[in-house]
Amino acid sequence: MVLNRYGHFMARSMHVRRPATLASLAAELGVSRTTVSNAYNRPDQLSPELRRRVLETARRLGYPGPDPVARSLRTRKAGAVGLLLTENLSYAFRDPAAIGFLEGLALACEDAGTGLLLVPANPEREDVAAVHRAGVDGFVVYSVPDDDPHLAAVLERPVPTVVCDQPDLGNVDRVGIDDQAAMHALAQHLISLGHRRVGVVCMRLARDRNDDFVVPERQQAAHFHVQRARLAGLAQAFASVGVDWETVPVAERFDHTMASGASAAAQVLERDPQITALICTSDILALGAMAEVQRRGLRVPVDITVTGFDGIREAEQAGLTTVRQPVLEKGRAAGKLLLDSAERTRPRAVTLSTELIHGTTAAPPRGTAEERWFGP
Amino acid sequence: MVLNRYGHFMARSMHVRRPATLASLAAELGVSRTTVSNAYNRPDQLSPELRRRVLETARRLGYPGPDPVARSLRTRKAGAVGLLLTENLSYAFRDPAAIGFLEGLALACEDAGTGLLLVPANPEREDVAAVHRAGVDGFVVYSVPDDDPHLAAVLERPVPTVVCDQPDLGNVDRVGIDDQAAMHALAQHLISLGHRRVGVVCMRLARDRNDDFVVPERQQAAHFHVQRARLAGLAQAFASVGVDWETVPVAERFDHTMASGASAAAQVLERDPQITALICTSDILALGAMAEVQRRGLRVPVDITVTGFDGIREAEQAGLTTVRQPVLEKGRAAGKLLLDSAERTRPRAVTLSTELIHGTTAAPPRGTAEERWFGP
DNA sequence: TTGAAAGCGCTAACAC
DNA sequence: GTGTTAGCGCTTTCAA
Repeated sequence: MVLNRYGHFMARSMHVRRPATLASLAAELGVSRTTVSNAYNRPDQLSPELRRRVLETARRLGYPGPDPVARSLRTRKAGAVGLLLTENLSYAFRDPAAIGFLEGLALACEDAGTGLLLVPANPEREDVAAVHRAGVDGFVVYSVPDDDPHLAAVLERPVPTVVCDQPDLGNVDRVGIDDQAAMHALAQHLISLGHRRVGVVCMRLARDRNDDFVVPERQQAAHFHVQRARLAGLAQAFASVGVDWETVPVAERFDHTMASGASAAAQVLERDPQITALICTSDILALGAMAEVQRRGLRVPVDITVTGFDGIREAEQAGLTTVRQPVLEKGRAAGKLLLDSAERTRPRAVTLSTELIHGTTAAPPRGTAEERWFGP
Repeated sequence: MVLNRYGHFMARSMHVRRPATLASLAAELGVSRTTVSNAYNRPDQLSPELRRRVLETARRLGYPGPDPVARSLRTRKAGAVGLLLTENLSYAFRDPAAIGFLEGLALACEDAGTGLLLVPANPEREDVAAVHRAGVDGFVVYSVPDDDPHLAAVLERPVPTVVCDQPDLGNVDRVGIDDQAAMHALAQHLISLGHRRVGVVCMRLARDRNDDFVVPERQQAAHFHVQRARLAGLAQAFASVGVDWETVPVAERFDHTMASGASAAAQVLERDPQITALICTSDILALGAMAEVQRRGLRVPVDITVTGFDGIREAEQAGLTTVRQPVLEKGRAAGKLLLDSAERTRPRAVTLSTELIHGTTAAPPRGTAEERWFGP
């Protein structure tokens, strides 16, 4: 053990602890700090011979090159963008849609040679320190509730920000899809198949846990823009064919898992066993709902129609009727937007298109007029 | 448009551009910088009343709180760990095993309130600048070849490092599994089933692309520790029952995809149609191999045995006989190791255990003695 | 081609 | 409870 210059113990056997700095190296070489700096950052600014000497002495002294943090302070560039997620950081690696988004964002960062910092913004705690601590040149905010304190903290930071799946927040760029229109189209499809009596399973609408039915006020006041918009699309479509939306059972689940989808489906089916379609606001929930429906001996789509939203691979494999949204493109667009936020003067918005996927889980309800005329 | 103090144009309509600093705020208030700093970092060090005044003035001046980079420089803490991957950053989000690792690592970071910086270390370029630029308190290195220049650059940085799936690198912590023993156990299983004539499909062994058979020297010189160890486990097991390993076809693929697994399987089967088992060094490759085998009209496991490695969910669903390794635990262990690398003085190594999964894709070869006695 | 000077914005001793 | 002093390690005009 030896003492470093701060008087702390340091272990010889571990990594050398930054013994040298650019200044000490300059002193050792008898040149100015500028010269050493140039040796690393502007090779053309000094003779090859001198540069060689600098680099060699650096190696000898164990100088690891300019300190990135000091450099960042000086240049006012961190070389990284921060990603703020609504969920626990680790959740992002469990949700296929989030993974796709991350992949796209990572692609954009990679192209720009920029790092991607996952900010540990635990939504349980109100502690936004992590946002304040993040040394980044900008933020991407992925699907957080509009009243999230972390989001507020990000918006206070003097760096460009791109929000994803958010309503217009004023001064920031955003990228997303038209959730309301997409869900409206899906609803129209079901309506044209003959469905009028339906049930809905949705993701969490706010930061508080409500694993239960949703009253209309809660639907409209939902803090998750995406969920609010999708429900609005449904409500609008069904209301336009005379369905009283207030009577439609909408079950909310806080956790975004197949198990949640299953339990919500059960809850809806118990409230109204007569429904002919179960509309879920995500594929994960829909896959869980399908499992539950089948567990009850109902056949999909003969006895009941089940639909999802997102278009994840698992849904495709299951033949789910759903809306596909370009999650990877969303991530990439967010990254691109952020990374060339150079000269713009006013916020931009990118809206990506979606596609209605006609799977095998939607069919006309049993006992439609058609069936009654022509037989089941 | 207005001019900021650097004389650059800035857009009024976009985010405010750091007009205030801690110092300017202090000046405005007529207090010292320490006091302002304390208002943010040590609330107990000043009167509530003064603190309130400070914070309020901050809001009024649009001061976003202490600059994270400057703080990092001063405190010598970045509040983030860097992750170095062998692949394109985005690849990490496509490989289930890598995703599991990331999830575990993210969990550990979250627990510690630390950020996770994905370093854009494109393996194509030799450019290690991204490693130099990363403002982090430590690195986790996930499965890179032992001659990767990025790895070398990381090891030169004066911060603690944890390597994953690497041989002993000297002064750094590491976490991994016993790939050789695990593969040896799988091989023993196949041997006990009666397999003697086998083919192998493996992932890339070095940084150069070799989508072809592997000569023994290349196997032993493989720069990817994991692949080298797995092949060694196989070679050892089969050699011990008299199989001449040099005659065993081993097909290597650079890209880690199902398509690669399929094409490698085809290559092996063409070289030696008599093999009774196709051993793959990853589940992804094995799933591709199964597809190819079935495409050729061979039944698994009746006509041919196929095995994988990793134990990803998709493999489980396919009933693959494989080795399950705790990828999430690996990530978490790496994070933990790094984050409490406080007082240790010599490198630690964590070896996690694996489990042989007896799926439905391995069976005795057709025409074993047993079958000849009792009928197929 | 090289060097001197001037900070980047902040925190931590220590003194008052 | 508050202020003074002294850097953290670097880059960047500008001048020699």
